[in-house]
Amino acid sequence: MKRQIYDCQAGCPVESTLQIISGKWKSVILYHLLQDEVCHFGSLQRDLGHCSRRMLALQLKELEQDKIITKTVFAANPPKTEYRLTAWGQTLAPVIQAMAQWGENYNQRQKHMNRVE
Amino acid sequence: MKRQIYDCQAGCPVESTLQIISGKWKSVILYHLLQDEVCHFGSLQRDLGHCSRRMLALQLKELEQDKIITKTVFAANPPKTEYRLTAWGQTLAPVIQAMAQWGENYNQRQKHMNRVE
DNA sequence: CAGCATCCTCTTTGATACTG
DNA sequence: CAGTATCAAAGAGGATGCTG
Repeated sequence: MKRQIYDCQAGCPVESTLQIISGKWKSVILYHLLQDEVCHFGSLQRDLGHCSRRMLALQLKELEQDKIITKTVFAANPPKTEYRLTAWGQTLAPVIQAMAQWGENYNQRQKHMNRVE
Repeated sequence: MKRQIYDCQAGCPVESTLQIISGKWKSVILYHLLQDEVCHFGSLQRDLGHCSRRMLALQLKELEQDKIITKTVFAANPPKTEYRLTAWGQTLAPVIQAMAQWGENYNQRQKHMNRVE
């Protein structure tokens, strides 16, 4: 796997953060994990809509490798998997929440602009 | 150009934000613009280090199209270009600052872990 | 259900050369 | 200096089939 995208040696803190959360779906996954605490593979896939099974699995694996989330497998039939944030992963809450808040503003603004045009 | 990456119709606020700032270098560019207020093409390129001229130009253009930054050209010789945040772009400050803060924590943590190992 | 492996396609990105 | 144009290489991501 690749994974080293940014030159974090340079010390730019934003690049360091991006190194962890810049995957296409990672922030969205974290957003749902902050809201629900526990998520299953299937529920995440429903929530994300446009994210394929393959992509979702990849993003989850990277988050797990980076110790942002944990995965617990229940080997039943059908099997079930639980994902949740680690304590360390929870420190990302301010970042994700800031993103969510800005996005809400943005959505409002867009709605308003459509009315005006 | 492509540009529509996420299904923002679904209403997920995090996806809306990503739609604007998820370009590989956008957050980093915004970070420097928040610190310096005015940046030139060359200074940004120095700050970003690993970002090619081509990439930098692309990212700046997209940010400009999304009305996050403005570009002012001084047709001197040598020419000079100034980039700065729009008022709307400045509303991204909390997001970028949260990212910067988390990244600083992360860098500290990494330094500490290296000592321990 | 929750994934991994494979194949295949479309993008993204870096290198390079050129311009006002 | 601040870009743009072009080309080739690398990577991202979808579709599908297989597994426990």
